[in-house]
Order: sequence, then C-alpha cells, then structure tokens
Amino acid sequence: MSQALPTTSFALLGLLTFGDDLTGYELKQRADRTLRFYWVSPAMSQVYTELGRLAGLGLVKATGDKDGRTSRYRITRRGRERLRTWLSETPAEFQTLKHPVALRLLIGHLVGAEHTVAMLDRHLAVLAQRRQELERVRESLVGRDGLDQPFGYPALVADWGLEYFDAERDTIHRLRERLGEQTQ
Amino acid sequence: MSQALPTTSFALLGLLTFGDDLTGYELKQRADRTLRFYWVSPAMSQVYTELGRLAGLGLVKATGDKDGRTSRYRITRRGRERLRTWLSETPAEFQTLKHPVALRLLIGHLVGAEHTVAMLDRHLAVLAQRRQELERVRESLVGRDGLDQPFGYPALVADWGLEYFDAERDTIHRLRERLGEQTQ
DNA sequence: ACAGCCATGTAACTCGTTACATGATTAC
DNA sequence: GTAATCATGTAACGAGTTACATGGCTGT
Repeated sequence: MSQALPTTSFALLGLLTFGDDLTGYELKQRADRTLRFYWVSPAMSQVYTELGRLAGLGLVKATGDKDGRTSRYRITRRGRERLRTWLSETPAEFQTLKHPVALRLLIGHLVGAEHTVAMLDRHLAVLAQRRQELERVRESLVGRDGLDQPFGYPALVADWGLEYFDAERDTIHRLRERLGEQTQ
Repeated sequence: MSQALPTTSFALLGLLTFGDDLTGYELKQRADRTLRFYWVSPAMSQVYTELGRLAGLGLVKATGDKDGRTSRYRITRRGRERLRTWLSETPAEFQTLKHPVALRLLIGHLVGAEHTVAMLDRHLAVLAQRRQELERVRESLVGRDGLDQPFGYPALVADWGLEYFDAERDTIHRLRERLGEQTQ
C-alpha cells in the first residue's frame, strides 16, 4: 500500500494544489519561485521524471492540451488524499541546512580573519540579492494572502523566509564585528 | 590538476585541521558534533570511502596506530594547501535549506489551521532540543574559543547556529499567532 | 535570420544512503 | 556472559544532477 515517495514528489504534488493545471515547464517555474527557498528546485529533467512517476501512481493525470503537443497536469482526488495522509500521518523531519559559508568559517584559521571577513561581506551581498528576489515573490501575493485565500499559506512561508534572511544578515554583522576586532 | 572534489570531502578534510589525528570513527563523531548543524554528517560508510579517496590523493595519510588494527588519519601539507586554495579561489556557494516544516506549511490549506498550528508546536519542541544539543557543544569550547585559539572559529560557527535556532523559534511563534487568530 | 523562450525527454554519472558483514574491546 | 561501543569495510540502491538531443513558437 502506497510505497514511500521522496519528499520532492510530495513537494511537486503540493504545487499542483493551488487550483490550476500546469505543464512540466510551468511546474518548474513555480518551483523556482517558491520551493527553491526552503526545499530545492529540481532540475527540469527531474520534473518530467517525477510527473511520469506521479501519473503512473494515479496521483496526477495529464490533461492533454488542445494542441496535443504539450500536456498539463492536474492533481487527482487520489493525489490530494495521498498528500493529506502524508501531512497528517508522517511526522515532519528536521531541516537540513547545507551552508558553505558556515563550513568555510569553521576553518577560517587556515586563511585568517581578514580573508574571512571578506567572505562574510560577499555573503551579505548575495544574501541581500536573494532577499530581494523573495521580496518580489511576496509582493506578488499581496491581495491574495489572507488565510482563507488560495495563497494564504504560501504567504506565511514567504514571510518566514524573509525573516530568516534578515536574521542571518544581523547575525553575520555581529560575527563580522567579532572578527574585525582581530583585524585591527 | 586537482580534479574537483565534493564539498563534503573538504568538510571532512577541514575537521582534520585542528591539530589531532583521528580514526574514521572519531572523524564521524566530530562530524556529528559540528558539521551536522550546517552541513551534513556523512554516514559511517561514507567517511571511510572519503578517507580512502583523500588518502589516494595524498591529502591525508594514515598513521598506523601501534596496535595496527586501527589507523589514524593526519592531514598532509598538500591537504592543507588544497584546502587553502579551495577557500581562497573558489567562491562559496549559497546555502541550501531543506525544510520539511516550511514545505508542509505551504500546503497547510489541505489540512487547515488547527492541524498546522499543532505541527508548528511539535516543531518548536524539536527545535528546542536541537538548540540544547548545540548549546552543549558550545559550552565544551569555552576557554578555547578565543580567535587566536584552536577553536575560535568553530565557536563563531556555533554561536551563529544558536542565533539561527533562536530566530527560527521567534518566527514560528509569530506564524503561530497569525494562524491562531484563524482557529478561534 | 536569429535569439530567446517554451517544451519534453533520455543517458550517464555522482553523491550519499541503507543494509549487510565482521570482529575486537570495555563495562556491568 | 552479554550488551554496548569501537572499528572498518562492501554492495545495492535511490535521488538528483549535468550533458545531450530535439523541435516549435515568438519577437525583432
């Protein structure tokens, strides 16, 4: 009965619960806008592979577009049920953070404080960029972000992401200070 | 010249730069204490595989223990050089966060606010646990955590981690409030 | 005409995991 | 004696990536 699926399958399936049918290509775009910030945005090729698997399991079905070339995917009643079961019967795992900057900071003694501060500064710049990207996503939800509206929950997640970026920025500033004292 | 290595190789190599030689088993333990919080702690089997590869490249060398059965690994001069080059010549990638709770929150509309609040509460409990584990690690560094001391940089990373956990706790509390209004 | 985007898919490969196998040493 | 921990390794597998291949449609 319902063999295990990787979390990414549920993630993609979840992106199909917002009331519209998507092509593989569009699904990838939606993943790039949302999933990317707190999961992964799977490669194009994997999106198609995953859609094939989900279709095979009857969790989505292809609704051939008029033109026939491209097909859109719609979540089935069974797919929705499967998602609901996953949500309510399996405990959420703890997050995994793969943070190259933290990893490099750990061995900062190999290159010294000055070099490490420079790395943190570069990271702050990238962080600001990412924050702006997410900010744009968040703005696009304004007006549809009530909890009774389709994008209420996505809005919560986006706000979470923004606070995460802000907190990291503040923390890095403090680390930078501590390292700076060393440099002078 | 020096083919690409996965980041995890550099991570393990980096754990050998703190002045002691470790067995594969001990290396795994160190990874569990530190790496785990902002990278991954590789499986035991992968630690041995990785040590084999690093030894093959001359980046670590096995210093056979007296008894002969177990061997300790020491980073070589070349290994140190390789790490330094990696730090200074390749830009740090942006972090990847795989956050099942955020993912589930995204599709909270499938199960409703009440169920979602319960999930956040469970997450807060786990978060507190993890924080405590990291706190213990941090405490074990006290006294050796000056920036001129061997564990100065690891201490910075641990403090970063603690602030990250605290910030997430605060954010979740706010999300919980917003969802709570809905529930009443 | 050409660039860029829309659209789909296969093949080869790497990373990393779990399962399995083995055996010594230490603590109770 | 027996359970837990120390210690090392192989094999099978899965998830996900990059590279490759193909072709239509749209705007300039």
